[in-house]
Parts: sequence; C-alpha cells; structure tokens
Amino acid sequence: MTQIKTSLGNSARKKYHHGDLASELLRAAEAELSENGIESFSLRAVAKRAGVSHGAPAHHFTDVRGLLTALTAIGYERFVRAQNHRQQLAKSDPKSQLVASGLGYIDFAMQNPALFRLMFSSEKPDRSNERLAISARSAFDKLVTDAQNIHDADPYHDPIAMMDVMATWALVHGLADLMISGRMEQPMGFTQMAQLERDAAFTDIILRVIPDNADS
Amino acid sequence: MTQIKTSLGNSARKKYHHGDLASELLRAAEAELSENGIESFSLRAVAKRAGVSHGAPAHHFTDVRGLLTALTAIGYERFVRAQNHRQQLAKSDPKSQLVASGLGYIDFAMQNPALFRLMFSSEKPDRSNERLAISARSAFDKLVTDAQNIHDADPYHDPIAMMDVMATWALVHGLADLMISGRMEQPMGFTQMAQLERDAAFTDIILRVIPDNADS
DNA sequence: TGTACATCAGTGAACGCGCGTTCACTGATGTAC
DNA sequence: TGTACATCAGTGAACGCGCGTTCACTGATGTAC
Repeated sequence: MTQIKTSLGNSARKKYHHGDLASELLRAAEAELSENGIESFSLRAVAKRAGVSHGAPAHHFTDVRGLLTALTAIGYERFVRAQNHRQQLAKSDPKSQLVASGLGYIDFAMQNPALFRLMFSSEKPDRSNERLAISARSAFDKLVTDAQNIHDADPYHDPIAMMDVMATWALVHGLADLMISGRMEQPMGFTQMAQLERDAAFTDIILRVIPDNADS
Repeated sequence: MTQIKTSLGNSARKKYHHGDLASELLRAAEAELSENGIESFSLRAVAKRAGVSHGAPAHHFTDVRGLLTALTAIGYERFVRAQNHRQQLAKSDPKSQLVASGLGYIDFAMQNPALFRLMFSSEKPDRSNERLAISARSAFDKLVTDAQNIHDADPYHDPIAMMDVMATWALVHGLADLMISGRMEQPMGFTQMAQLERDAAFTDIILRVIPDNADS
C-alpha cells in the first residue's frame, strides 16, 4: 500500500501486486453491473476489467457471491448517503426532510439502477452476511427515523405509525422501481423533464401519502 | 389435436406428437420460473420438465427469448384478470373498485413473484413483440380507467389526473415489490397475517393516496 | 547496510459443467386420389 | 376403404461458448538478524 503511492504516483504502471485490488474489483464489479445488468454479470468480466487474472478475486472475496454481497452492502451505505445529501439541501422541518429523503431514494435508484436491483430484488447477495445485514438494516432504520420525526409515535412500538412508514416507503420505492424499469416513461415522460420539474412532480406525489396532521 | 382427445383422453400416454406442446412448454416454463427464479431459468430445464427433448421448443418459440416473451404476455393477461377478480368481489363504487384493483395487483405479485419480476424488471422478454406490447398496454390502460372513474378528468388529457394515476400505481407497485422481496416481512409480518387482516392493512395504505374529494 | 527467509498476492492452465442453438433424422399425421 | 405422399413435430447428437472454481506456481514484499 505504501509503496504504490511512492513508486508510481497516480500512473497505473503494471505491477504484480496491485496494492488495493479489493477496492478496484468492487469498482469494476459496479461498472460491469451498470453496463450489462445483473442478468449477465460475470466474475471473469470483472477481473478482466480490473486488469487482473480471473483467479485473483478469490483471494479477496472467496467467490462471486462474496463479491456481490460486499458490493450490495456498499450499495446500502451509498443509498443512505444519497438520502442524506438531499436532506442537507432541503428545509429542516420534518415534512420537507421526509420528502427529501424520498427524493434521495429515487436519485439513487435512477443513478444506480442495476445496483438498486441487486439490493432489492436479487437473490445473489448473501443477506445473512453481517456487514450486509447491518447496512441494510440501517437503511431501513433511516426510513423509520424520518417518518418518526413527523409523528409523536415510535413506529417500532405503534403499529399505526408503522403503517405510515410502510405507505411512504412503498410509494417512494414504487416510483423508483417503475422509473428504472422505464414503465413510467411513456405515460409521463419523466426522463424528458428538467431535474427541477421532475423533483416537483415527485414531491407532489410523495406528499399525498404524508398525513396532513403531521408537524411541519 | 383432434386425435389426442379421442385416442387417449386425459391420460398422458407417451406419444411422438404431443398435440399441444406449446401450452405445455408455457406451463413448464412458468413452473420452472416459480421454483428456481429468473436468475437460473433455462430452456433445457423447461423441455425436461415438459418431458420433451431440448430441441423441441425451437419448433414453437424459435428461441428462449421467444418463450419468455410469450410467457410474459400471458402474465399480463392473467394480471388483469386477478384485478378483475377482486373487483367482482368488491362494492361497485369507484373508490372501492380502485382499491380492489390494487389488491388484485398485489395478489398477483404474491402468487406469481417470479413472473411478476419477469414482467416488470427483466430485460429478457422482447418488449417490441406485438402480443406482449398489447397485453402490457392493456394492463396499463386498466389502471388509467380505474383511476379515471374516481375523477371527472381523463388522465390522458389531464396531467393532474395522470399524476393521481402514477401515485396510485407507484404505491401499489411498491407494496407488491417490497412484499415479494420479503423486505416488509421483518417490520410488519404481513405473511403471518390472515388474508382478511392483510387486505385491511393494504386497503388502509392504498386509501391514503386516493384523493378525498373522489366520488363516493 | 546486506542477506536469508517467510508471507502474501496474483498467474494461468486445467477442470467440469450447463447452456442455447443447429441439423440431419425419424416417426406420426393428414390428405389426395 | 386403401395406398402413396407431403407435411409436420419431436429426437438426439454435436457444436462452441463462457462460466466459476481450483491449484501448483512465481514474483514481490516485508522482516529478522
């Protein structure tokens, strides 16, 4: 690790020891995923893209499932960050914050459609993996927290409040999933819209599911 | 076709000519799909399940894509039927009908999760295929019609009404997708609920997105 | 500062596997006469 | 009713392919002395 930086700076001269192959493989895996989709994902293509023999990944991730599991965990972490990013740009009242979180959810899906599918609709990642379980769980907890802030009740102890969480989640998730599958394109042409216009439309839709009596 | 019925009735004695292999292959494909998921779907396994050599499907569907495309089209047709079925059991006012349609949407997803994924999230079916395009389109038109009935406006000519359609669609679709990926299991335990209880919960959620000023 | 050695990361050949597709064939069926 | 023939549906062997995994190896690195 130390010697790469000192010996060749940024330029990628060929070295026997890569120095940070694990990260490089994750980057390559994500690129493969977004270019070709999960349905034709292959470990050999990832290794090739990373410029390394196809036996190399085993040293870092054991097998293809291990690599995809790690990538999925990272996905959830970035997913939460996308939501936080939107929230930083938004007004600070709970309602605006919840909407912003939803917009971040959709942002992430639209920017990383294949990764989003891997996270939510694939059986390839090993969901019993600890890091993945933790990062998925904390993404869900974020949802709950955001919803909690517009209510007095804690969803974990109040079934009615949990229904509010589910409703918001389902609406936002449905928008995200339908957007990335292109199913909303023909009727609405969301992709053609300018970012601000699209945000306004999504905001309008999300607000329908947030109770009127919510603090604001 | 005629001779099967006359010569061997219902019993499936081995015959060189199957008589209705196309349907049999579609049935087998669906069974394979629901047992193993799209991610490990294979034409050879379908042929084997149908009790036929793996070269046989080519006579009816050209290639694997053709088979999956046909199955997807049938999926949309059954999908609409699942919604209609719920509507027949429901009250006839537009709001109840819209909710019923949503419940049928979720029913279908839960009963045919892999097929639902094929229909909404896969790139394997050929969406330019005419039969598929038509059946997918009429599933969408059903949505629009159901939503139209609670408004005065025609969504195809009124962007605001179209937003209502999208909101309902996204909410129901999100519920369906999160249900079949098991993502809602831990927080809500929907699967543990009795059917009626679950219906009541979904109805409650769906109603949040239907405008109060709707007729009825 | 130099040398020997242990550890580690990446190589590349080999393995067996299941896949979709093709195609000459054969058995069954329907039809013309 | 019987026969010849055309058409059709399904067979099964063969093809080439890309895949994930394994493993003896080798080159690079870090460390003990």
